[in-house]
Amino acid sequence: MYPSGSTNLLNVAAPENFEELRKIQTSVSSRVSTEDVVHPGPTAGFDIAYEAERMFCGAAVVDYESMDILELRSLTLRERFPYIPTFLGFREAPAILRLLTALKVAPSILIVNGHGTAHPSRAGLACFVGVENPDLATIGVAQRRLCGAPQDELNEAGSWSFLEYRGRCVGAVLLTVPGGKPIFVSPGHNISIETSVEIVKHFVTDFRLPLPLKLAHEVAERERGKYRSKHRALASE
DNA sequence: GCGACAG
DNA sequence: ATCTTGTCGC
Repeated sequence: MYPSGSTNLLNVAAPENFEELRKIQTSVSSRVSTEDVVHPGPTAGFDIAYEAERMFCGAAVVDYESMDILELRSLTLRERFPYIPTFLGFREAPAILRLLTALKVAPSILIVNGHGTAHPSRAGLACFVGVENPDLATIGVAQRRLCGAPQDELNEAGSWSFLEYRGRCVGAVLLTVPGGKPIFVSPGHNISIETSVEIVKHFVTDFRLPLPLKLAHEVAERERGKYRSKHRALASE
C-alpha cells in the first residue's frame, strides 16, 4: 500500500489502525541517513499555527552567510490528521512538503519545528520531511522533549549535550538562551547530530529558536491573523 | 500497571 | 498547538 521507495506521505488519511502507521514509520526510519551530506546554502524554516480546523503553514528562507531573508511564504490548509504524540509526521509533513514546493528560492537545508531522530522510532516529523527530499539536509528542532535523556548539565548559552534513548544517541539538547529552557535538536535526514547542532547554533541570534524557525513561526502566525481578520469582517457585516 | 507524551 | 492580562523577574 505504501511502497518503500515512494511512501505516499501526502495521502495518509485519518488514523485507521496504528499498526499501519507504525509500519510506515519503520519504513521512514529505515530510509533516514545521519551521514553528513550538507551544503551550506539557503536554509528554510517551517512552522505551523492552528485554528478552526485549519493549518497555517509558514516558511522562511534565510541566506546561510549573511542571514538575509531571501523569501517568506505561507499556506492555509484544512486539518486532515489529528495530533497524536509520536505521529506528528502524518499530521504536519504533508503541509510542509507542499509549501516547500511553492518556494521560489530552492533551499539546501531544511529546519523543521519538531523532532527528527529524537523519536521512539527515529521517525519524527523532520524525518518524514527529510526522506521525501533526499537531495537536501533536514534538521528537526523541538521546544520540548519527546523521549531520551540529556547526558550532561547545560550551563552557559551555546552549551549542548547528547540526548540518549535506550542506549543510543538520538539527538542533542542545546541551551540557546542564558538561564532559559533548552531546545532539542536532531537529524531529519542526510546530517549528523553534531552538524545539526553546528548549523542550528549558526542561526541562533537573539532568540531561543534559530532564525529560520523564528521567522517561519511569525509567518505562520501572520497567515492565521489574515484568516481571523477576514472572519471578523464577515461576522460584522 | 502507571506515567510520559513534539505540534 | 490554542485559550488569555496583567505582571513577576532580570
